[in-house]
Amino acid sequence: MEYSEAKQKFIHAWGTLGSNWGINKAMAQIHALLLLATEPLSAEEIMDELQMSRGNVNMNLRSLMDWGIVKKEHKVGERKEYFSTGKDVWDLARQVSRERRRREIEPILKVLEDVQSVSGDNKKSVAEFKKVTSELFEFSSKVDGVVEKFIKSDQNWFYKFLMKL
Amino acid sequence: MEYSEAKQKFIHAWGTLGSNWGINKAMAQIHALLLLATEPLSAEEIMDELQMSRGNVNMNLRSLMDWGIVKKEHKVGERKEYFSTGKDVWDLARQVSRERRRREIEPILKVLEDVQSVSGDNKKSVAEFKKVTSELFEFSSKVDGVVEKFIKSDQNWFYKFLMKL
DNA sequence: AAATACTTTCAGAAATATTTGAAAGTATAG
DNA sequence: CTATACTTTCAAATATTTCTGAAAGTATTT
Repeated sequence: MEYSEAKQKFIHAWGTLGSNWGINKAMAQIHALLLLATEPLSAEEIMDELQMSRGNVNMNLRSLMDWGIVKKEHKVGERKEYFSTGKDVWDLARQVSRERRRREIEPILKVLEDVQSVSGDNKKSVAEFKKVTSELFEFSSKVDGVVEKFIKSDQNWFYKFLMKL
Repeated sequence: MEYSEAKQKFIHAWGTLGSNWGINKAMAQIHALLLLATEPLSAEEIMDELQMSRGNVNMNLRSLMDWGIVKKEHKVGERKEYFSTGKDVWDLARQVSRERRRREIEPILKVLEDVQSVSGDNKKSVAEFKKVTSELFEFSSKVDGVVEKFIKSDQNWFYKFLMKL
């Protein structure tokens, strides 16, 4: 398969994967492009390769930096900004886990905790509510624990852990 | 907190969580409602509670059944159909993992495998492409393995596994 | 076989998310 | 200070997703 075809295929697949998991497709595609790049890219280069507007590229690069997976770089003697992403897959997974934990797991845990104080006339419904939400809370806390462990661990731990399974 | 308020809060949070993970909000909310219900609900009851159209409820119930997390039931002597969801959180997690594996992990693994046959003039780019995609492939395969294990395991295994961490 | 009680479908409407591009902003160089 | 080379912003346009509701479909009862 020709390089350009493979590249297109990968960028497309990465974008689709992102979409399915609630991540802006453009953002995922920019990330894919940076993953494949042999050196940092300028906004202009990204615009050209992905056929996106300047505004869109800028906005999504900012999001990627918010997620902590893209860094801004400056080449000496150049005014333009360049962008790069870490190539370590494991680091990437950790970083994404960290952010999703903060943005999604923690808020839902908070809600599940809050609603534990439920009360009402319909005893059966209230009992069911408490049962379901407390089980969800416990399960989510455990998942949260695993994710936290994963985030704080080093790559070695992770591969050892995979071995044990 | 009053039952109705807690219920609203939970349904809302579940819907938001779903959205963030690429799941239709209505679908997640219907699921939340069924989780809290003390007995199977009819389409009409869901429409009323969630203020959704018949078509929307019907469509999303179908999706939930496709995901294997909602079942259709019939009450004796009644023509209407009723719907229920399993209340076991762990089962739910397994089922969702199973489906996402099939729908997302497997396709991306296939793409990553396909593009390994890349070739081209630009040696450096091709080398980088192979390096990144093969590492992604290996990582994803490992994740796939963990998910598979999780899906096939029983609840007991899972809790033991959590302990070990 | 017609009426009844339901479920399903789907074209169009509405809502939401994404993208554009031009104007405004910022920093450096001359 | 002004021009230049860039980046950022954001209102409007576009694209995508979701939702509605009425019509069509299906199964049961009379």
